[in-house]
Amino acid sequence: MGIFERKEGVTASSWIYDTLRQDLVNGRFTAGEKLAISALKERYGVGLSPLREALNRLAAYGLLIQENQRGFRVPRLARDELDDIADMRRELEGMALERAIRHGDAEWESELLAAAHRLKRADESPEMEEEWERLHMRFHRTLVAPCGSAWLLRFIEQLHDQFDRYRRLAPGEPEVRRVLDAQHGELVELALARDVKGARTLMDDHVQRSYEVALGSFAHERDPTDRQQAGVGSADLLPRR
Amino acid sequence: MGIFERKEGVTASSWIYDTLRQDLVNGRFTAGEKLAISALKERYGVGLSPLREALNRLAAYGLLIQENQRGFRVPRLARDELDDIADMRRELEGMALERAIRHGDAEWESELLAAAHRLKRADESPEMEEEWERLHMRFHRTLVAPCGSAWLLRFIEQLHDQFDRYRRLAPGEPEVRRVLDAQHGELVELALARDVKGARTLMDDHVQRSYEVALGSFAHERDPTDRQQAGVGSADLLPRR
DNA sequence: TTGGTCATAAAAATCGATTATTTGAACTAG
DNA sequence: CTAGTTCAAATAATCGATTTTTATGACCAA
Repeated sequence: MGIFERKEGVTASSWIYDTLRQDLVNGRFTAGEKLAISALKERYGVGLSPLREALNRLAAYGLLIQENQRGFRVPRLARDELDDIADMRRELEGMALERAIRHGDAEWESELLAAAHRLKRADESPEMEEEWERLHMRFHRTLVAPCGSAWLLRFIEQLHDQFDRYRRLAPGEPEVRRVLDAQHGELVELALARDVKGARTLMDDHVQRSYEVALGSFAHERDPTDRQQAGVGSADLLPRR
Repeated sequence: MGIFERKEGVTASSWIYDTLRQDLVNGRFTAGEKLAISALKERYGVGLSPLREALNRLAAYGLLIQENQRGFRVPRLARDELDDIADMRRELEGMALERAIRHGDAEWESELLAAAHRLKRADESPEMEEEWERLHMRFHRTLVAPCGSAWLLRFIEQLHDQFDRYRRLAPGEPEVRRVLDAQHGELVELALARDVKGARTLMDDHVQRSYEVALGSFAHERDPTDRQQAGVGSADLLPRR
C-alpha cells in the first residue's frame, strides 16, 4: 500500500475557486451584484483566507471585478461585451481550428470522434443538462487541442467561460439548438476530411448562431426609457453547495 | 478641504501585486525558482495575507505557477513557449493593429504621435532604461488601443508581459535595437496613412526581430549534453524595494 | 429642501498564531 | 548498496481576531 494515487491535493482555496467559477459561469449570482464576503464564507462553509484567495484569482481571470477597499463584484452583462467575446471566439477558435486540422494526428481523430459521440448521446437526454455542458465544453476543447499553442488554448477557454455566462442565462431555443447539435457532427467530418476552409466557415457560423442564442440573455431589457444599466440579472438563487 | 482627490486606495495586496509583477517581468527572480513565501514576506515587508493574495493573482495571470500544497514557482523559460508567445503576438497584435487603423480617430492620431515622440526621446538616452520600458509599453498600447476589443487588448498585454520576461534577460543588440526603434516611427507613419496591409507587414517584422533578440535569453544553453532542463536563470538579485 | 459634518455600523484588509502537509535526513530491512 | 520507513524540521494553508476603511443615516446650518 503506497502505490495508490494520492487523493490529489485539493486545498480549501482550490475547491472554493472551482466552485465559485462554476457558479459564476452558471449564473448563480446576479450580474452586477456586490459579493458579501462574510455571506459567502457562511454559505460555502470556508474560511476567510482561502475564500479571498479564490476571489483574487477569479478577478485576475476576469470572472469578478476587484475594487480596492471595496471588495468584489460580479461583472455586469453588457451587449457590447458579448459582441466582443463572440467576435474574439470567432477569431481565436477559427485560428485554432485551422491549426488543429493541420497538425492533428490519428490519435486526435479518435478522441474527436469519441468526444462527439459522447456529446451526441447527451444531446438526446435533455434531463442531464450539467453532463451535457461538461461534454460540450470537452468537445470544443478536443476540437482545437492540437493547435500547437498553449496560450491560444488558454485564451479560448477564458472566452468560453465568459460566453457561457450569457448563454446559460438565455432561454433555450430548441430549433436553433438542433442546428447547433448537428453542427458538432459536421465539424468532426470537416476536420477529419482536413477541410480547413470549410471547417472555419462552419465554426464561424456555429459561434454566430450561439451568439444569437446568447443574445436572449437580454430578453428583459424592454422599456426604452429607464435605461438603468442594471445588468441583466438572473434569479438570485442561493448557490448550491 | 475635501475636494482633493483621495490618494487612490492602494492596498498592501495591490501594491505587492504590482511590485512582484514588475520584478517577475524584469527577471529579478530565477526562472524555475520556488518562491519562499516567508522570505518574500521579509524582503518586501508585507504581511502573509496580502502577499498570498498577490501570488494567487499572479498565478491566475500566468506569471507564476501554483501547485497545491507546495506553493508557487516562477515558470521556466522554454524556447517552445517563447515561440508560442511571439507567434500569438504576431497574430493578435496584427489583428488589433488592423482594427485600430480602421477605427482610430483624430484624437488617436495625436496620442500616437505623442507616444512615439516621447519614446524616441528615450531611445536616445540609454541611461533611463526603466523609463524607456514604460514608454515603449505605452507606445505599443496606444498603437492598438482603438481596436475596439477589450479582450483582445487584455490578451495582448498579457503576452507582452510574458514576452518581456525573455527579452529583458537577453543581451542587448545595438544593431537590431536601432532598427526596432526606427520601426516605431514607421509604424506611426503607416498607421496615419491608414495603410493596413503595410502596417501589418511591418508589425510582423517588428515582432519577429524582437523575437530574435529575445532568443538571446537562451545564450547559455550550450552544452548539447546535460540537458538539465534548468530554465535559463537570471542572477538571483534581491528584488529592490 | 439641499448640502455638509459627524458618529456609528458594516465591511474589507491585514495580522499573528495554529494546523496540515511536504521535504529530507537518518535509519532499517532485504 | 537500494528501496522503503520513520520522524523532525520546514513550509504551506488556514483560522480567528484586529485594524483600517467605507457606507449609512442622524443631525444641523444655509
